[in-house]
Amino acid sequence: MPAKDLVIVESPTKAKTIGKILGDKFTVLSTMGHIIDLPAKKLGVDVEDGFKPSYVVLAGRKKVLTDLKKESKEKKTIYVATDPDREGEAIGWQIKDTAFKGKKVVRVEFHEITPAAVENAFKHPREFDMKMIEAQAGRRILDRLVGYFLSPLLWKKIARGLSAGRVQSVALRLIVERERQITNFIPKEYWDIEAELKKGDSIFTAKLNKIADKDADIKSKADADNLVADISKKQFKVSEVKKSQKNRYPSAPFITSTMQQEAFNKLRFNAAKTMMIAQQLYEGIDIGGAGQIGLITYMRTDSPRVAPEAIKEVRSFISKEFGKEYLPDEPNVYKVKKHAQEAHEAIRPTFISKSPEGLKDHLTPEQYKLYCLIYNRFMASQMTPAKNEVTSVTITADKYKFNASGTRVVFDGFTRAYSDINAEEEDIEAKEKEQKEKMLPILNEGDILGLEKLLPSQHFTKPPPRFSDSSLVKALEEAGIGRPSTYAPILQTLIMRNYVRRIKGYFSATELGMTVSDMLVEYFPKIMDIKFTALMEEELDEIEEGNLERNKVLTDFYAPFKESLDYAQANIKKEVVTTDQICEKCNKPMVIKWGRKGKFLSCSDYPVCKFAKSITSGVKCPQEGCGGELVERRSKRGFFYGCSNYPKCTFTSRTLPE
DNA sequence: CAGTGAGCGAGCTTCCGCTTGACTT
Repeated sequence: MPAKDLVIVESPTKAKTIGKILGDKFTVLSTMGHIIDLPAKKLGVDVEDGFKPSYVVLAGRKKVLTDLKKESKEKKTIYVATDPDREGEAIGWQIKDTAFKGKKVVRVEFHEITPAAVENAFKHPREFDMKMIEAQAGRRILDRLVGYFLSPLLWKKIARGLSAGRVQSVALRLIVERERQITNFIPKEYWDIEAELKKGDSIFTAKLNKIADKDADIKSKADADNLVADISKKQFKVSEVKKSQKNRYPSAPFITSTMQQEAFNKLRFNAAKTMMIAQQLYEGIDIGGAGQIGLITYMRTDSPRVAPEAIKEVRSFISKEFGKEYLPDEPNVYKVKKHAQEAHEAIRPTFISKSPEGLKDHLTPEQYKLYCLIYNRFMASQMTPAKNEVTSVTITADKYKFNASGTRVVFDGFTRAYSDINAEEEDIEAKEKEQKEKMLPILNEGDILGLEKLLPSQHFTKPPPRFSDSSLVKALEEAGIGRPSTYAPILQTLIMRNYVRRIKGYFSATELGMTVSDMLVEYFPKIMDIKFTALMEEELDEIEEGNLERNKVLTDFYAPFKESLDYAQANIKKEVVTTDQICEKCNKPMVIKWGRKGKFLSCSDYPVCKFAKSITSGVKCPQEGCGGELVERRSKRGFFYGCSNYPKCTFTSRTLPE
């Protein structure tokens, strides 16, 4: 048997698929991500010696490395087919450097896993891109410097076990700032006046918009009542009817961030859950005897691009299923976000012939729901726009101007496959209103209308809503912060550090989160600037272009950073939170301290007085005859409330009962 | 997804980004 060639990819599922495409002349193995990295327990960067990193084989990855070495022994050529992006280039290079010394190693690159793309890649191997690898190292070292210098500062000044980083700390800042906006928000009263108007037998509503050509701005019930009294004496007449055609275009097929947003908005799945279910769909489901079949393309992607084969397939499907008028003349093409790395294509079904309904029996209800979303969104993305006729009517009653508008669907287009209306709870009210406004009788300029009723209604301005998984991922992605593989873990970290709480899907900042964020913003405004990552990305691009040295970037960053760090070390007072509780042993005030398992009360005279006790919430234990109070506890899985009489009383709850 | 835990301050924690299992005492 002739010697086989070896192919290296990152994901084991990808290895299987590629193995099928390449046939049995190739052995395909996966690295499962990085194998080499900076050491976990120390900085691992020699700042004095040109920021020299000392990479080590990651704990638990030694076996993968020995397996790769062993497999490579009798192979003629090794094809490194790790992802074609910054991290993939680095992963591939590090493996070549540690496992395949002296072997013939080439780099191949494909951006979609189709036979054509893979075969073409193997016909045109290339060299490793050293500039890209330099950019990756720059990114890695900078993140290490930020994380491993800022975190210990927090341990020293606030509490043990805390963390800070380029990504998580800016995410925290967003949540904290929103929290403050909400607390400081002062609701303002305002009033609307709607008129129920009649033409023939049909009744519709119009809203007061202008008074003597100025925006209607009604601040109180008295004002509204006066206006109602005056308006009710006037005659209502249609003064203008405007009709316009509006096209509504479908959204791009999913990338990781948009999938997480829609899964939250429509299915109420959080980001981590969405990714877990997507992973199951990607790895494949056993469909009655046919073995494992991957149902979707890779779920961690930043590109909406679609393989030409898949475009062809979906176009013929649309034309057959819905008819020619639902198929655009040319395939729809969607814009790529700035700084996207485009290693993978969009998240789409691998076979458009596998409809969600046909697979329903083989999927869990949650898999089915997410698959529907992915399948229909992709289908819609290659369909024609929906056409609406929008009518907007102005109705004049003396100096008062009322508006009404109606929408008529002329052609449903892509909405046949996918509705892009959000199911966010906040929107339900708005949607109902929209529905009501949609139905207008035929109105012509000059029509005199009957006034049925004037309806004044009181409203208050509302603070911005708290961030959800959906809106936070959106905000981060728009700022270029984080990557498809990290959006969900970032949220997890903020919760585990007790910086934020997720309550019914919405994030609120804790006291600790605010303290940490405020301190970092004050002493490290540059790193806490939402634009910091985007600026870093610009510089990494320059490194990749060969216009900038990695060490120039690191030096320019580190010098002022070190200065801020020294200043912070010297000037921040250790945060001591005193309470109004008095020590039972020595009558000195108690302070809040952080141990391995969260907050506790300690005598301020520690270590002279060693008295300590738990912080109670002030809420009685609901267990009958217990009489204890609920106490915040921390376990490996997160925070919960337990009874202060533990272990006598074992009551637990995730939230504080009312 | 439900269930999570008792002494805390001593040496320890920590970053972002890539990828999945889950060994043993």
